[in-house]
Amino acid sequence: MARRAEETRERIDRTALRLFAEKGVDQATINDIATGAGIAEGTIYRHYKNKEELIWGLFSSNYVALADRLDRLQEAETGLRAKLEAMVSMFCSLYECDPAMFSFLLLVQHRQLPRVTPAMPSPVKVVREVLSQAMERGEIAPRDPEPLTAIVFGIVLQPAVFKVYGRIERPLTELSSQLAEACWMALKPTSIGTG
Amino acid sequence: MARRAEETRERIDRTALRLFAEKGVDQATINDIATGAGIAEGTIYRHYKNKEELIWGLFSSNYVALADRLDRLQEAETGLRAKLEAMVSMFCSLYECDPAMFSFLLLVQHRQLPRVTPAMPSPVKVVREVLSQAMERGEIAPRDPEPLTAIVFGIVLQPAVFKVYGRIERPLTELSSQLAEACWMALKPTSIGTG
Amino acid sequence: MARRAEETRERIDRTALRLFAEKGVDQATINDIATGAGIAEGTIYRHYKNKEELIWGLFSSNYVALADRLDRLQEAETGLRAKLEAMVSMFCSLYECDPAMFSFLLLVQHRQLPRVTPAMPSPVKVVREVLSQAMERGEIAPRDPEPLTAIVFGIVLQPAVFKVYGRIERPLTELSSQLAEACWMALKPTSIGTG
Amino acid sequence: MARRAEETRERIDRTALRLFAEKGVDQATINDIATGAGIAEGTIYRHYKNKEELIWGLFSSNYVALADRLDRLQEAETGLRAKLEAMVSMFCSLYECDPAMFSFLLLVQHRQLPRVTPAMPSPVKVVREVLSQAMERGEIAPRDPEPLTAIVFGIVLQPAVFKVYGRIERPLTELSSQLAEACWMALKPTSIGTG
DNA sequence: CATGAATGAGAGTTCATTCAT
DNA sequence: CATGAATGAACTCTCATTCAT
Repeated sequence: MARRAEETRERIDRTALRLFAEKGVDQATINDIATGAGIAEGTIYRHYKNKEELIWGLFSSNYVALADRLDRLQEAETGLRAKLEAMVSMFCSLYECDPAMFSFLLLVQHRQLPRVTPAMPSPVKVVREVLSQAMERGEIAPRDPEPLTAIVFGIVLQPAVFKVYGRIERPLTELSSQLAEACWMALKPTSIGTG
Repeated sequence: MARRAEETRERIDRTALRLFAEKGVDQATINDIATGAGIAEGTIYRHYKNKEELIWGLFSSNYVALADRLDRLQEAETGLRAKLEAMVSMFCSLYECDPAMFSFLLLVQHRQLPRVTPAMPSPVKVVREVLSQAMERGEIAPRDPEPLTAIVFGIVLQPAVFKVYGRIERPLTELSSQLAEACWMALKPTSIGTG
Repeated sequence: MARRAEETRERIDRTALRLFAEKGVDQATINDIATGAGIAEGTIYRHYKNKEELIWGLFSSNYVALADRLDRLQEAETGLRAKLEAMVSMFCSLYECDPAMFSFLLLVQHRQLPRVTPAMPSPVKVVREVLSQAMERGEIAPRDPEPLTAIVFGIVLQPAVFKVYGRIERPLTELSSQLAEACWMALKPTSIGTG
Repeated sequence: MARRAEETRERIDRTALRLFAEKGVDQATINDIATGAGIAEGTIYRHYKNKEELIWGLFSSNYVALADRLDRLQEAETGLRAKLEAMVSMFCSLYECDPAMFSFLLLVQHRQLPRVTPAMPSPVKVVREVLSQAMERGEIAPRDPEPLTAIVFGIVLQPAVFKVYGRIERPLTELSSQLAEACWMALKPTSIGTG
């Protein structure tokens, strides 16, 4: 009985994520999702209080999961270069494995980020921490880590955006090491004489 | 007579741009815009066929204008490094001068990009062309210019996104040269021994 | 077995009566009642065909029980004055003992009265009969008993309504004899020369 | 143009009042009202923010108007007896002239009374004031005016309720003086020796 | 008898758009 | 050109009710 509810919920989640990514959050209606999941509209409201909570539920769980995966990856590596490569590589393969989830996160971050509390794990926090620690270790010059974090995210996310819009045709995984290299170089600049 | 109409249209454009940036395209209603502009709802339909055309009108004009400005800037400079600095600098000061327009373009690109025809001037085309020509001149190693274009855009746009969400507090203009430097370094990697 | 079912039904009745009185019949949902009673929604439908029957069941049983109590009370007294005092006193103490039931009857009478058949015992019939008999005995002048019945009900019920809305703060029981006196006086008018 | 809007609003008000009285506030839908008024559903929302505001608008305006009429009537008379007769008479003829409005007020008072602010004119306040002043003038014995106010309202309203449910067939106007007399007598009791 | 997941009709509400003035 | 009242399709959400377990 609880089994059935769980399966229904998974169907809702999967369908909603796909439709949100395809059509946008406002354009994908509850009816679209219910039809796509093969259930009644009302059933969605047995699992989520309202549409906004459905969006938030999907966002937060995936966002936190992503942060956790990133954190485990970086911890397993030593040195900024290796950490960057691990994280960038994961991002790229994430896109290939689950492009809908990737697009979804990209799409709704603008609306959902304000709800992210400082206590929640977040990919941004993980990357900033990695950079801060690299500064402490003297791998890169000590600076405000925030712009550097933005730069790293930009280098990885924007090619993904290009991929989504068809401007880039090759699999992102093939670009993985190029992007990691770009991050590495972009971070080094004022560190001349530091390493 | 035509003077009055022109003024009305400008009021519509200015108000719509601001509200779209503030609340999002779907959340800002025709009524919001009309009220904000101090006109009647019906009046908007004297100037735009429908809401979608209003969005497209605002997007395309600003998008093309931005491309033109970028193109003029890069033409005035010699060498990739100088061109990058000029373009990045302009982006940063654009954000400071007209953050609403900047946010608007950032926000609606996902919806409007499919309507951009290959014949239209676009910031993406300008940057890609700059990179292609730098390759031809041997300034950077010849590669697929598309990922590099994405990288450059990422390095500039993502800090702007961080700025919008308050993660970065300093004016973007202060980061301008850091970002240009980051672009420059990120583009160099495999060019070792080429220059 | 039957013991358990009986207890469940009592829980349903008690919870439903309370919630109907608190929130209103339309505002209290089947889910509210089930949750409040600590049972599943479906269980309610093992005891009542549907919500309307639940309301009717609660109304009719309490309405008839009230009529029976009134009737027994008036029968035990001799003379209109004593009968009125007994009935009014009971109404007032009923409010103090079970305000939820009182409010419930007050609230749903508008919807349920049409279902009351002439054969059913009803407080209105009891009071009207008491007045009719008082006329036959010559205690009050013979008149259409219906308006008089309304007057007696008004004198008792409206203070209860005021009590429900907090306009009257003292316990109704303290007003009991004042209300009985008011009924008595209101009934006498044209009986001058009769007593 | 404003003329048309005004006429539409009057149609909404008239239709809504009638349907609310006939079917109840929860049972009468926005669609019912729109259809009954010969307009589109959306039009109602140009005149009222939502259904609750429509109900409140109808209630408060009629409630206040009723209070004002009562107050003018009682001011025109001298002495409690005459004031009561004037007010009761008005109530009764109000029922005959506009039974829908009467039923509506009777029906929704339970839901709307909590929104009535102490500053608003209200029939209850008018009657209580009349009674208080009669006490000051020594016409009736000084007592807590609240229960007496309830008694007066009960004597007048309950016959109206009986009328609505068909228990009383004669026009209320014919009962007017009987009800006023009943009020008068019900108020006198403990005043023996005072007049 | 009890459960609780699922249902789906129907409610209130929004809002881009039209059109007579 | 400008108005603003009216529109109605489309949406989100509620909730009494059913039924397999």
